[in-house]
Amino acid sequence: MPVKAGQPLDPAATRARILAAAADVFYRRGIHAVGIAEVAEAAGASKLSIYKNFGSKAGLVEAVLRDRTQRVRGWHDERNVEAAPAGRERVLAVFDLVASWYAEAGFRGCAMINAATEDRGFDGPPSQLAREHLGFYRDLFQRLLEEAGVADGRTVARQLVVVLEGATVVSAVDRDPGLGAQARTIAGVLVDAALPVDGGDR
Amino acid sequence: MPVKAGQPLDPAATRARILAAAADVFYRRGIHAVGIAEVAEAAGASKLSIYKNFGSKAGLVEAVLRDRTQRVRGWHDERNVEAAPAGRERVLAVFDLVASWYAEAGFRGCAMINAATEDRGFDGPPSQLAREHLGFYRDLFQRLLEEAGVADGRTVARQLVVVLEGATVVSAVDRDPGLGAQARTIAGVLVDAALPVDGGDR
DNA sequence: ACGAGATAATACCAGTCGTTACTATCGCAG
DNA sequence: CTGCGATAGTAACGACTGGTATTATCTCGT
Repeated sequence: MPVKAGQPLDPAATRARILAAAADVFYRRGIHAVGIAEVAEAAGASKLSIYKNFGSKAGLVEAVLRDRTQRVRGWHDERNVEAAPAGRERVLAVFDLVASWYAEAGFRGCAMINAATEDRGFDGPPSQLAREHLGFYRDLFQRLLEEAGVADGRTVARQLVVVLEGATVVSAVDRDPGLGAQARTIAGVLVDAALPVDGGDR
Repeated sequence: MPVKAGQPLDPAATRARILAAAADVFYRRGIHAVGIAEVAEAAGASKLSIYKNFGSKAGLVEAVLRDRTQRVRGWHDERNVEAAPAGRERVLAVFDLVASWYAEAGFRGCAMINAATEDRGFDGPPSQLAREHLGFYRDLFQRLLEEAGVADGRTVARQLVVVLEGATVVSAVDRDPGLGAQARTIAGVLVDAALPVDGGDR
């Protein structure tokens, strides 16, 4: 059957369906482990549609990662602002957000980091997108930290990126959602250590 | 040519040669991306020898990871003791050690974590070995922390594992050896926060 | 000196990979 | 209603995969 009977003919929807299915199956089972045929089946599409829309498997992977990093950025940008008033708590709210992510069924770590790990080529799109993804977190933390009154926001932001990525990878390997709360605790200690002294320790 | 002329006939050496070559090529280019033929060529061995010694590619991978985690453990166990007198500095000496690791040419992150990431099956040997690897670090940190006088060594040890793995993955993605020193700074803050108050803050 | 075991090289197998080609059918704009 | 573009399904391609078989040659214990 050439096209699905009764289905509206909508190229944009087909592309979106492929993108969503590929993101899911790549994330769950790994990029190398999944063939184009499996993506096509999961998307309810044909291989022709995949190659018409994305050119190659590498193109599909890049599109998936680009879409994913944008979604994550938007998620943080909109959810964080409403989480808490600017200041220390809004910095830590980032870790509340990722804690809820760790607790999701099917959590498998950061898709960009995973892809970069599979793709050992250091100049390929997956690695570059992973670097940019870390850069987003660094900039986000720096902005929130400076709003919170931390003097050297850039340095502490880099520290929080390390904590965030560490918690993500350990949570993925250990299958322990408690890493989210743990990362929040660590971040609190680091932020307090960088805050001008007024509240005392502990 | 059946066997290399002039070469001594030493099955154990052949096995070790395969193991070393496989470790190198798997670490550099990824497990999925490397075929048995490439391992054989890198080892100067035949596929027959690989299958005779390790049974299958999965068996070879498991042997490589098992050897690697043991080497890392031994490296830490012997190098850390001589690094500093027991106490806070010996805890932080772990991060000096990994900092020198990050600076090595060809550093590509933690082989166990990488393998677990490639092998999305959560009950396979790579994932289990990665979990055990994290467990080694947790136990090592806990022991050093308790020697340093930290009351709840287990909790802080978990925090340091997060910092260590975060620095490792960020260093691998960003290709920035400076993450080692950064991780040491973070660890210092966390240890000081958990130490009984006597030295004051900062 | 001889036999047994280890080994490298080669060929081979069935399966899968990414990718392209082809065909038949559908929705939709004119 | 006609024709074009989008699509699903199928088949095929060459390259490569993990794994096995065969063979010839080497080392080494006896």
